[in-house]
Amino acid sequence: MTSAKSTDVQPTGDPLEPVSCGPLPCTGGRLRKLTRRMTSFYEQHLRAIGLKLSQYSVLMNLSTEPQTLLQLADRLEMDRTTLTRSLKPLVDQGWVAEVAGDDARRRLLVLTASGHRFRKQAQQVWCDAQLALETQLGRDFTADLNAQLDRALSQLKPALPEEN
Amino acid sequence: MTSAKSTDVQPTGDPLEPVSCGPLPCTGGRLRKLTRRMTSFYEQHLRAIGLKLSQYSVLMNLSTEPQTLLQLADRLEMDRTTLTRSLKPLVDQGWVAEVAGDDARRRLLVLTASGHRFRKQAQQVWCDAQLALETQLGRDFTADLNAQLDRALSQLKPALPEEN
DNA sequence: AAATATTATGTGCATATGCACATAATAGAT
DNA sequence: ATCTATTATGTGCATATGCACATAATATTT
Repeated sequence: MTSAKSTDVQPTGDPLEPVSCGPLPCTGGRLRKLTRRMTSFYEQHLRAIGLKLSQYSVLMNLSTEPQTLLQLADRLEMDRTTLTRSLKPLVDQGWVAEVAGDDARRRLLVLTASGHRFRKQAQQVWCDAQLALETQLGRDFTADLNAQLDRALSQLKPALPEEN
Repeated sequence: MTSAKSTDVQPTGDPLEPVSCGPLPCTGGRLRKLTRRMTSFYEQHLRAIGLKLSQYSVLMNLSTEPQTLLQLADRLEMDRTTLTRSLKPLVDQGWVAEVAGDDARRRLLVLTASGHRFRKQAQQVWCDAQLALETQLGRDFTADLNAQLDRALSQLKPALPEEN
């Protein structure tokens, strides 16, 4: 062993290099577990109208204005290709349509008339689910949780794709 | 307008039937978004050893003792059938093996020797990721977030499957 | 105008998620 | 011993997630 002066009494761990890592809880694991339960909770309600939670968020985010795939993906912060496939059942149901944009590359996604009607209905159901959730978790706790999630989102920015 | 006395100034909403539901934030949506980012964060680290976060949690939860599929699914609180398929790449890699139990129905899942070695390596990498996360979010905030997630988990119990 | 870069999108692959349905083995009831 | 219920698991389907690769159209450079 090297000599240890009184200012050097922690030979096994530099406090800035915080110990070896036994008891650290996995934040990601917790989050994934809670997300499974939470999604299940919402979808118990949404099942009545045959909608997934992710589809609901697509309908809501399309309800204000037509957007291209990339714009919508950015807004939802979903992978572009995930969104492509999530849209398919909505297009098949006739709730979302693709119209040509001024640029032949991009197609604008728009809510159809029946899409707007369905979105209203879905919003009612979602609202019931959200209220049920807040009843179960408690108003104040839900608000706190939302705030924590927002704060985490603002501090954990998405990784930039590597430049190739 | 109808007359309003000083004790009756909220004609549009019964406070116990909390208004119509315009501005409620979607807790589930936030959670899903954060989970995507968080998973991505961990997997940027885990990619070095070609492991998904969910696979890591399987390895960790198998490291103490052999279990049947159902036991492991309960512990991880994952859908049984999701776990079946998550295990396949781990079995293919030779990290997990299935051995016959005393009952011909159940097979015990066990970590192989190389599985144990790999799990140790994976734990190092995971630990780096967790520390990086805590650095980015702040120690105290991460601890708070973990606590909030735990509390939400304890209050939002999984739905019981319907009796048929 | 031609070559090159960027933009917008699609498809294939691997895994994640959970529901519905199917099967095999054991346990319990008659 | 046989019928029935329960337990443990698998498979098919639909969607979610994101990476790698491919293509078409527009923009930029030379």
